[in-house]
Amino acid sequence: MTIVGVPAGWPATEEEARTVQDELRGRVVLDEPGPPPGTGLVTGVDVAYDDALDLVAAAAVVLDATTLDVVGEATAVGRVSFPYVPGLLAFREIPAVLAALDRLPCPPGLVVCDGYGLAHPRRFGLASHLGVLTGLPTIGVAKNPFTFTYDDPGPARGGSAPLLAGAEEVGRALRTRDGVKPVFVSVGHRVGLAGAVAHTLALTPRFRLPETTRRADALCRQALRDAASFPPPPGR
DNA sequence: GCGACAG
DNA sequence: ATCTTGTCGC
Repeated sequence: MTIVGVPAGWPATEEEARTVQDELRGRVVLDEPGPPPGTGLVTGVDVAYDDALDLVAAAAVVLDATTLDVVGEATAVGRVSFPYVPGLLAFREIPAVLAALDRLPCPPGLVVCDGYGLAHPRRFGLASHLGVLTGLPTIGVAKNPFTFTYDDPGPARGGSAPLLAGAEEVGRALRTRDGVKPVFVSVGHRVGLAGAVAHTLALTPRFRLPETTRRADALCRQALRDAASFPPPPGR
């Protein structure tokens, strides 16, 4: 089993990381509607950690957007590349995610991230960062409102309300199931907010979280368990 | 200055 | 994210 390394030149400090975000932010494409929901391929990516072993495991699971059947998947295990710092999550997750995406047997199509895109202190969250680095259309679907505010959406599935940074709408609080806590959707790269919301609804026929995220979450946890119990543990 | 803060 | 038992419900 291979342990992927941290990319050369990867930021080592918070200051460097913020500078990278400020430099890449301008490359986000916001004028494309994105692929039509319910067609083609949709890929979920997620990451799991074992801080004690300094391990990170990423998974990418490709679904047929129409049937939500799994049509391809891949994982990658690596060393933790950055500490968790609110606003700098991408530097912790992206190296392993890129490795997993590289190992996919088919093109990913739209990529759904567990976190934020434009809804970010510098408008460059994980989903936007991954989109700029890969050129793929991406969206972010987060479980928490982070530092943003919102009015409670209507109680039925499909209900939504603006996710606000002050007066600026950076995403949408979206109810994906009747009566359950909303998820927080934001644009990543090459997809509009309306498209991001439509994709999220198409991916939640049964559960609060997108099927993509659920599949990727289960797979990266499994990959982490496998890695943690593998004979040649982490060397130095 | 202090607390909050995607995963 | 992760640490964790039982428990209520489909």
